[in-house]
Amino acid sequence: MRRVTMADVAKEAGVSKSTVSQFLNKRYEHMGDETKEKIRAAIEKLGYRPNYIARSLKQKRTAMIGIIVANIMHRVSTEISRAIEDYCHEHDMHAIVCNADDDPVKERKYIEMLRARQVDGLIVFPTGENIELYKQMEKENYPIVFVDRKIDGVNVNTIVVNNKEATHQAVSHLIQKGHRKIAIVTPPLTIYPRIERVNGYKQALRDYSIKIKPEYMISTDIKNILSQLKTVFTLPEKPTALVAGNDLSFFEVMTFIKENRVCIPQDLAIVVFDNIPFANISNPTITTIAQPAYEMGKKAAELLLKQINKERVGSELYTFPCKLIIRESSSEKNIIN
Amino acid sequence: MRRVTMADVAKEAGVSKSTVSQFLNKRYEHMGDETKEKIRAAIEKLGYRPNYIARSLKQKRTAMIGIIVANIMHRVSTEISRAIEDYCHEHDMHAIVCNADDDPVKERKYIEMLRARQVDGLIVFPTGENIELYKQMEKENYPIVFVDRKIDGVNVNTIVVNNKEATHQAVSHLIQKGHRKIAIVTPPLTIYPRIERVNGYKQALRDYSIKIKPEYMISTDIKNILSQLKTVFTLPEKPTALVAGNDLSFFEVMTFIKENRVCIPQDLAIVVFDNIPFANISNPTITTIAQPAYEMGKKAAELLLKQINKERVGSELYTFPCKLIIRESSSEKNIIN
DNA sequence: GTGAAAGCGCTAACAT
DNA sequence: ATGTTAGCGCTTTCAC
Repeated sequence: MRRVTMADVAKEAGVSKSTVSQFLNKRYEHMGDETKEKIRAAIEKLGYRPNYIARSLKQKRTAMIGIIVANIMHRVSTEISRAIEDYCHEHDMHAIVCNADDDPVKERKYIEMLRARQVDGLIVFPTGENIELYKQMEKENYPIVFVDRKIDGVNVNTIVVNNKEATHQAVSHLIQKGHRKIAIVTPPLTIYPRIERVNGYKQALRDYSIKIKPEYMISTDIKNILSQLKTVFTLPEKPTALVAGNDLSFFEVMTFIKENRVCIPQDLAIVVFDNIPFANISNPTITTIAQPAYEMGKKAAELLLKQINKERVGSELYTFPCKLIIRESSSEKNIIN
Repeated sequence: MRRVTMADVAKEAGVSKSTVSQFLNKRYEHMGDETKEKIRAAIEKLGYRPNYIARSLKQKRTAMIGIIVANIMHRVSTEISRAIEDYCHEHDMHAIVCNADDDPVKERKYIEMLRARQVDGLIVFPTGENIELYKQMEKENYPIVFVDRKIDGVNVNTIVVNNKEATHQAVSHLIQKGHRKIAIVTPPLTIYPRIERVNGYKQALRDYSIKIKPEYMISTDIKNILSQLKTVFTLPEKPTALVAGNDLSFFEVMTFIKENRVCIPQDLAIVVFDNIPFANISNPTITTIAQPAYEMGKKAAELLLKQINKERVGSELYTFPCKLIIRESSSEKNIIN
């Protein structure tokens, strides 16, 4: 039972392949109604399904894009990916998502893999370590958009959030609520967004003339966070508020809180930089700095498709504002547990 | 600047296309060392990247599979998809994920789309409404695996969980803790797993000779759940325990709880059928019936790849057991809030 | 050991 | 209004 091809349809309908091709591509300008009907019937009878691979080979476009996420464990990455996929589907494109797992080697492998598959463009949450590869794509004018991290020296459209300002705003809010001893917990300061978040934190303290205490600043691998938290909370001056630099750090903080029976928010106020699902319906009540994932993803996809369609190129930096979502338990005490 | 093709490499290296092809496919059995080196150098010099689309056309395989998820809003669907993708990547395959959004029309569209793209096989969380299409694929012997829902009359390898038994176990547990007034909330009973969950609930009540009260059983569209919950909780005999049939129902329940200041678990014990992220670190403390998403995804992928490689076919039903994860707050009172 | 040639299923000039 | 033809970039017999 051989695969049904366009030639079979053509023969069945008594026309040529090109006519069938016209039909399939809905170019029926000069096509007889009966011809149309014959082709339609032949397709139906044979159960013909077009082969997009063959078409792609000829047309040199696959209607697929690749998304390379630095680390899919971050909630916001999956949210942005989803937004990109949705936008793509609306425009008859498909997306292949790959997880670089914060590994530049994997990132490179996936970029090459996806390009070998002839994806029409790439949206990358860059690890930042493959500068030469990025530059090469830029030089080739290959359609690409960066998300989450700006890479210096690579001129590519880039989507980021206002990490510094948003953190500044959140810390200022804590200070205005009376907090003076504010800790911050992040993964290692190896990438730009994390550095900016810490910078925003420091700036806010400075603006209120509060001394920056290095012992309140934890920046270490996820697996070490728990032990360092223990150290901080045995200091004579325990923090009364804490900023988690991203969701993964937050989970460590939560584990610490649960294990050590810290009361939220009486003993400790918490602000998290990242989208925490169900933060609004769950306790402890935590304030979050939400990234506009949907808008970011949509913009990234939009820019990429424009590049693919040669409508524009450019290499601008698009900075999206985060939203501080303040949740304070106030009157909710003793409702839950 | 034309794209570099294999012919260019061949010319540059002073060999023929077929030799280059051999080289790329690592078939160097009878290949001179100097030939190898010449080709390697030419590839490097020209920056050649193979075109997998052309290869796919010739080989009639794309090393891609499609995943069609009934509704990506369910946490467990994304977990299973992730597991499938991981398994695929380990086997040099890629996956394209599509969200049917519980819409049979979209499901059909995606199935046809993915097959036109020549994916080597499909993993489908079936809506259940495209029986003819499923049967056709079965007849064509097209590699396919169903996940989450068994479709009667379609003989395809299928991965499900023990919905009925797991719910039975959870409800039994509630009864053993002294509950007699147990409600259940699910989306409409249109698909098999939901029906089975309700059946497990009923069976458990029967086993303990507890009367089944229709007024405790809410099965309605997500958007109506809230209002029906209000009705239930104004009954003279309020439930003391509640089973949420899936994660989306649970979120509605949580909203209700928050709005109406119901105390968990004093006023109401809650069990959720589904994987709720952070259930372990968050309050209120809820018991969950966890589906083994990783194992399910892995098995689905494994079965599909075997079909693709013609190692086996079969159309078995694989039932995975869920795990009841009991979380009771006990001594944790007043630690949080 | 390496090359020549045919062909995968489709599209797009160009002819008619 | 439809047909002819020449590829797209690769793999794969089968010769040499």
